[in-house]
Amino acid sequence: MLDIVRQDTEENPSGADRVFTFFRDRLLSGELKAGDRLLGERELALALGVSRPVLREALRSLAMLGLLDIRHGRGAYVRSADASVLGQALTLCLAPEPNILDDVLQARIAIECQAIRLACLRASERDLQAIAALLDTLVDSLDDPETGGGADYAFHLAIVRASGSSALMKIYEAISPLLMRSHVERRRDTFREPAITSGLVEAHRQVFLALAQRDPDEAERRLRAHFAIGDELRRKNLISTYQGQGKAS
Amino acid sequence: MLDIVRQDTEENPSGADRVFTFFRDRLLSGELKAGDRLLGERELALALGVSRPVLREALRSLAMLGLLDIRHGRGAYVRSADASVLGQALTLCLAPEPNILDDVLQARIAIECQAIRLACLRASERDLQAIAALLDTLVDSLDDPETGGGADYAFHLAIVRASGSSALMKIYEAISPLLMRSHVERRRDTFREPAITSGLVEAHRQVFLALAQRDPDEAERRLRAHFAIGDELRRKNLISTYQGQGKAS
DNA sequence: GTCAGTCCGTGGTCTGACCACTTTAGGCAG
DNA sequence: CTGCCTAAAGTGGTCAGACCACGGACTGAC
Repeated sequence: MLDIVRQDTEENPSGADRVFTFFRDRLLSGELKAGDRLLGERELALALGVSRPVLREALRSLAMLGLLDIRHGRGAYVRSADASVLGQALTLCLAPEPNILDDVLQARIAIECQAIRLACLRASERDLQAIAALLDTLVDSLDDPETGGGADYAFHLAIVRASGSSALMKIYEAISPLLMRSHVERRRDTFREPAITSGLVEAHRQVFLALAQRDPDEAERRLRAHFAIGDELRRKNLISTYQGQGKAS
Repeated sequence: MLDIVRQDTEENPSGADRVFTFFRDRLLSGELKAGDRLLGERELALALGVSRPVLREALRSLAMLGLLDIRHGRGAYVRSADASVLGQALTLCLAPEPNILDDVLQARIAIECQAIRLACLRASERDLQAIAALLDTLVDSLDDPETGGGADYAFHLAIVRASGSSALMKIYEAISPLLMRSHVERRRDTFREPAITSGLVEAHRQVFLALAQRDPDEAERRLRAHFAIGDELRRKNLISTYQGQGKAS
């Protein structure tokens, strides 16, 4: 086999690792479903043949990964798959990289462009109605940068959801935290001028229209055009910032 | 006791959670770099004002997330960002979803199509040479399904790398484990017939040519065509499988 | 019937000890 | 002096038992 991913280079699954793997596999195989309640720590430790601290190390690790929900005085429950942990992991993974806030936009474009293509093929009437409704929300919240940003995100998210691809959806949710950070970083700069916001609404409308007409190529083209405008704005904003303050290196 | 960590903005981050957050933030801020060695467990526990079991719960969690490398008798070292954990998290996250092996292909297409667009703009001569070399490898390993599959993956990975986007790269690595699973699942079926393999090589060559000519639209079109062929093969194979009604090994 | 207090099961934490692995420094033989 | 080998020190790994804190359920009084 290929050594693309080598997590278990070593064959020494001792203690907590054994317990961790034990539960992870049960989770993967579906033997443990979301909402299930685990036995008490003392009983589990006895059943698995480890001491309670070791058992707790494994349980805590699973909780940190978002697989368990451990509540004081009540017990440990299997949690449904949650993209927030994915997002955290991605953030951690990308943290040392430079310009990550700009770079993550590329991932966003990648996901959305494929999503809208799929959505053209798969979106239900209900999906389209939901997206249309969000378009209205977008129009209504033009004057409020805060809700406007939320509506913008909701619109794009709805498109990804309409793709019917859970993989795309999960990844999109995973990059959302980073997207948010890059968003708030420049929200003030781009969301104020009427010329921009009106153009923004028009771009969204164009995207939606192509989607409603089930035209993948056109939908992707318009979506890319929308992103390109944002990119252009960002660039201009960057230039004016450096011109205004003159802190070139 | 010196309370190094005092952030009660949230609810009640007690014990191991506090320690976990403490180290996670140091990792995020870059205060702890890859390769750094942590103090001993006893000293850390003392310094952070918790007992050793609690400290160990946090450390173990960080290790499970791939942020630490704890080695018996030697100590705990900060590990460089690793996409394998991301892959595991994604696998866990997507586990309950149906048809995930097919669905993850959509994510692959998404990443690669955007990557090749960026690569057309950003790829260095060295990148192109590397990809060309992998194309040769692909041709040379036509008769061996095993190395052929590896060469195929390496070719596509090189394109993503040439995009210069670490976000795309990390996500691509993250979905790789699932990609592998879906790959081996049908490798036997699609990698044997000469007509298919020759067409496969030609498709790769076309993709590379468009990339070398720095034509984003054409490169993406050819890449999509390549994926569409794979999709078609998969469909036909599915049909023949059901017609044959056999699960021969 | 409702409310309050109590009890019990649960996770949360602590202590201190011992085991296993690794490295290293010192001593012994050549 | 050099080389190997052994023993000690430092580190993570595990264990046991005890106690605390929280939440829910039971039970009693009103």
